[in-house]
Amino acid sequence: MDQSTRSSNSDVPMKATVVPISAVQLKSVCSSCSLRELCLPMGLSPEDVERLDQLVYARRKVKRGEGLYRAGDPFSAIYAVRTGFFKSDVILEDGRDQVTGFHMPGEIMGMDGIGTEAHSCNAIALEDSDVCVIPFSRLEELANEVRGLQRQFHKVMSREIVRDQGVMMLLGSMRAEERLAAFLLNLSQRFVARGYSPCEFHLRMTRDEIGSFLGLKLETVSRLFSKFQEDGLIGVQQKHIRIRDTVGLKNILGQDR
Amino acid sequence: MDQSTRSSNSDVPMKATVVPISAVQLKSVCSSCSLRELCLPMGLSPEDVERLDQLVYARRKVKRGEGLYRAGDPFSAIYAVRTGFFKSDVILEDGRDQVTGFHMPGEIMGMDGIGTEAHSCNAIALEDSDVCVIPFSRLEELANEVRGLQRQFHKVMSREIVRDQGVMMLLGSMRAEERLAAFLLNLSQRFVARGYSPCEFHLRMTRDEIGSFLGLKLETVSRLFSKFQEDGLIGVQQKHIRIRDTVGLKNILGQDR
DNA sequence: CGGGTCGATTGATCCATATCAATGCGGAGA
DNA sequence: TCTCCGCATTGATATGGATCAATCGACCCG
Repeated sequence: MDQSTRSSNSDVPMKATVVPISAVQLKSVCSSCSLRELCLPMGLSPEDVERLDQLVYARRKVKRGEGLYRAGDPFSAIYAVRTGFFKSDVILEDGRDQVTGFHMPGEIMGMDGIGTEAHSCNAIALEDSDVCVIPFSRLEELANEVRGLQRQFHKVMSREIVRDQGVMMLLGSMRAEERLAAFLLNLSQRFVARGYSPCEFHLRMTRDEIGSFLGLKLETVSRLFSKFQEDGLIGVQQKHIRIRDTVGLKNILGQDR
Repeated sequence: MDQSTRSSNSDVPMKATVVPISAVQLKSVCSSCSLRELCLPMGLSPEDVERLDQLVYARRKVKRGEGLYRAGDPFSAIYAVRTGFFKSDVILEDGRDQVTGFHMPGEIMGMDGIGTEAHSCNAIALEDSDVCVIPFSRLEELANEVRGLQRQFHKVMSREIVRDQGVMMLLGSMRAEERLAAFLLNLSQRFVARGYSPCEFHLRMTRDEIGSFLGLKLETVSRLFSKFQEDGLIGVQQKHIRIRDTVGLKNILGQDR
């Protein structure tokens, strides 16, 4: 719903029926993308960003509930979210699943597939979404020519590793309240970086998905939302969240109870 | 104690007193390293491995309990464990800490530092250890020339991301028993790959460190070791572990209780 | 506009793991 | 060889979050 404000004017409205695919794939250049300061081009010189343009030649639309890729799919590209919202999850044989992350515009997905040439998790769109397809072998080639790109790509992967460490910290040593507070603060931060309000946003995922990510049951997540609301820290109405007391939320972190 | 069996004959015994540092740093080449099939050179052609030799020019000894790097240290190199054993951990202001991984010979450490040019976690030796120092800017340079190296380095980073997903799964959706069983099986596998016995090994870390990694308290870890022993799955004597029933351990995984 | 469905909320109870506490054991150093 | 100290074990009890269950509410579709 609010994604429309981010898209470039050449974008086709979501509701449009059939559009020639070429029309969608034609104009997709990093140099004019509003997300370039958050995404792969971050920190590159304008000239280098233009060289990236030749790489990111395709876009792909993914409808809500559909997968961008699934565990086991052969790996060929990484993806930059342009509009929309994704989750990644890993599913065990016995059906249990673990959400390993949520992804918003400007973030890179799919790097899990490089090591084994097959994806190790599922990437599911939580709303109708749009990604830039970055063919990996071409990325590696271009990284050889464009020094800044090589460095930048390494940084992106490294930050993913650091992010994962943070999630381990969350899951391994925080109490339920702390996990949810940290989660909300993290979302808020990422929304701000994208020009949205830091204190008011729409959750794209269900309580169950939040719970899976945080290692909690959905009932616990729901109760904590209610508790935070009673304590005046946030306002909750279904998926709409308003952060009323950022400091209060931060204080939950690290206090023994 | 059992590490001696792996080292090349040019290695100085651990107990030797003072050895000229140059002697230690001189011979450190991937092409003759017994770990080359597990480490960064994995899958590279012999010629490419020789080019790696010029990169990995220094070794560094780290005594038990000392840090290879600490959170906040400026980033300049990644490291390949040659001998010994490390843990990585992240420490919060309030003192809580989370062990994010254990590292054995052939594994690469330090990639967390690339993104911000500073390390985000501590790497502590759990026994007297020895690492190859891989200056990162040189690695990036060489990766431009040696195509296989670039690819291989990306794979190493990607595998780290996938490993982290596995830990999230562990912490987020497994019960205590499952976590410990998965941990033991994982260690076993990694020891086998290094030519050690799959069913008998020495834990280098304390119960507290295992607990921190698995999101459990040390008492819980201890009780579970005892329980597994009673059930005939393993033999435990302090840090010495013998796996008696691999299938039984695997069966713990994924069963609802 | 009304019925159905999926997700969210809330309450009552249970249980896995934490916490608190005491004892034991093995290796290092005198 | 003795002693000390850090780590491990084991027991008793407490509790945070899970589980089970019921109701509610919003949105979608006909």
